[in-house]
Amino acid sequence: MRIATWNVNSLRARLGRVLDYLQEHQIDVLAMQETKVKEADFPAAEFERLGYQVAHRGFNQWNGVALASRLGLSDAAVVFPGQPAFGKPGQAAAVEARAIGANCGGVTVWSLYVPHGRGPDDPHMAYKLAFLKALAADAADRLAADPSAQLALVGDFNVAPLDTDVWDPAAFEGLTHISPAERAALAGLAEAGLREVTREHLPGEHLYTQWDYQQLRFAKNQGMRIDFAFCSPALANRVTSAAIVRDERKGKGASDHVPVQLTIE
DNA sequence: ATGGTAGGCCTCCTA
Repeated sequence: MRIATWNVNSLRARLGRVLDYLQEHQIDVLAMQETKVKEADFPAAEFERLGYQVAHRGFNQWNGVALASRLGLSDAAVVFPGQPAFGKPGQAAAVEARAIGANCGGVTVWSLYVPHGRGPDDPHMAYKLAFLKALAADAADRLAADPSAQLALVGDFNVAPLDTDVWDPAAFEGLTHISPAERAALAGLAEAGLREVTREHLPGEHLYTQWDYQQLRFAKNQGMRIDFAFCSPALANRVTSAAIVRDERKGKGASDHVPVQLTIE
C-alpha cells in the first residue's frame, strides 16, 4: 500500500501532473492540499476514470483539501473535532477547507493544510498555533480511544522542525515556519503519540519538500521541509520506506511542493 | 545588474 501527500497548489492547473504521478508511482491513496477549487468544479471524473474514489472540501480559490483512493473511501469527515475557525478582524470567522479525513483501505487518512501564519504578530499566526494544538488534542483522543488505530495525519504543516530543514535559518528570522512557538506546536503531535515517519526513513539534512517560486529558489536548492506524515504507532510500524519525489518540482507547470510518499506493508 | 513567481473570483490577495 502506498500513501502520498502533495500540496498541488491548484488542482486544475496541475491535474495532468497529478494523474500522471498517481499512475507512475502506483499511488493507492493521495492526500492533496491547496486544491484551490470549489466543490462544483472539482474534477472527480478524471480520478474516477483511473479507478479512484474522491472526497473533497473546497469553497473558493483559497485552501481546499482532497483525498483520492483506489482502496475504498468511506466515513469522510470535513472538519476534525476542535478545528478552529478564522476570520479577518471585523469579519465573521469560518472553519476553512483545511482538513478532510476518511477510511482508505483500513487506514484513517487525514489531508491537512496547516495555516501559513503570515507573520509572527499576525492574527493568522495565532490561528496556526491553535490549529496545531487542536490537531494534537484530537490525535491524542483518537489514540486513547484505540491504541491500535491505523491513523495517518499527512499534509503541508507549514513548519520546519529543524534548522537543517531550511537552507538558511537566518533568512527566516522574524518571519514564519521556524519560530519556537511554531515548532512547539508541531511537536505536540509527537507528544500526542504520533511518529513522523518520513524523517525516520529519510533522516538526511536539507531534504526539502517545497521551494518557493520566487528568487530562483529551486535552481539554488533553497527550500524547506514542511510536508510530513504523522502516523499512529501501529501504522508507523508498517511503514517500510518513504520518498520525497523531488523530480516533480522540475519543468514547466510544477507545484512549489513535491509529493511525499510512504510504502506500507 | 543585488533582480529573478505563480495561481485565481485576477490592477489584489495569498503563498
